[in-house]
Amino acid sequence: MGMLKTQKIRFGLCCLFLEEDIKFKTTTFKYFSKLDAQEKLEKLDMLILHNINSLLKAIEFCGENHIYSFRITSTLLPLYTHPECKYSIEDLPSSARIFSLFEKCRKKAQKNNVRLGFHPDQFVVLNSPREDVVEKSIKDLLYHAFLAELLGADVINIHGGGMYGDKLEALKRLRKTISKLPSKITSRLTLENDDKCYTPSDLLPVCEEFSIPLVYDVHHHRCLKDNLTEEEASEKAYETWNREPLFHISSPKEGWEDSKRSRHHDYIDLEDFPSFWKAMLPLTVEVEAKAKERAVIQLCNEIYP
DNA sequence: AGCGGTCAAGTTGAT
DNA sequence: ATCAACTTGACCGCT
Repeated sequence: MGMLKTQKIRFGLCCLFLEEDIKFKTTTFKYFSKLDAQEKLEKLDMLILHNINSLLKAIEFCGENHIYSFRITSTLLPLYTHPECKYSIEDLPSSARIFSLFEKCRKKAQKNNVRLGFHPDQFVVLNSPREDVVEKSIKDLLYHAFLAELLGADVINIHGGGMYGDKLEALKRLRKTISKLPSKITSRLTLENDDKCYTPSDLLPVCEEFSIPLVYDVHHHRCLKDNLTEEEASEKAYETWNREPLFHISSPKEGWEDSKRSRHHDYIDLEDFPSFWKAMLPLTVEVEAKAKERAVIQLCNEIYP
């Protein structure tokens, strides 16, 4: 006689904490360059040990607070992709301990049912006309794939890129670059509609062609509309997933009329949450809000009182 | 301890 | 022309 398990949306936290004392450290290349070889390795060792211990705490906190998805900061390994700062974890004094902590994080996330993902930053642009930019972007994605493999993360989410005055040409370049990516990347890569260039309608054909899931961001869709309603876009995005779909929610800081409406508010206004998502299960919804874990917990309590 | 200037990288749109 | 915004202020050096 099993109790019927009520299925709920999996709410996700992005990268940082507001009140909880869990922090991630980084450094700057300029400061780092001033150190000698020995100091460099010690500095990286210290930062990375700190960061992976923080990640472990983050996964524990999420599991204990019904936050079943966590986006990991891209600077978990500081300066790892900097062109003039090549290092491997194997070079570090604590490399064995670091690898064992990665494994610990992966197991803890699995045990606590915390889904892990990445959102590489704005410098990853697969459709730039500049070859060097595309090349660096692919290197950055390989770095994320390396981390994702170690941690058991199934999402590396990016935007379509820029338009360069010719959206169709830019989309062609996006297709061309994606077609050349290794499966290490494409097995986790997702595309997200943004607030300035690419709508769900623009990206869905690319997603379908390459079996790349679409992360539907309803806030961005409200900033940059296409021919699809929120329901239609949600359903079409949902169908691109071969695993649990992932959507984004956020509220505008200064209201929908403001020209700066794409800025994020501290919390999610329940009015902004598409209520029909509650029937689209299973589903992960990442909460993009300045109040971080407080905002996720508040939204979860409002949706499932 | 507190605070201001600075930080690798791309692209867009507001001012 | 400059600059904020983007998933996110954090860090260092000076007072």
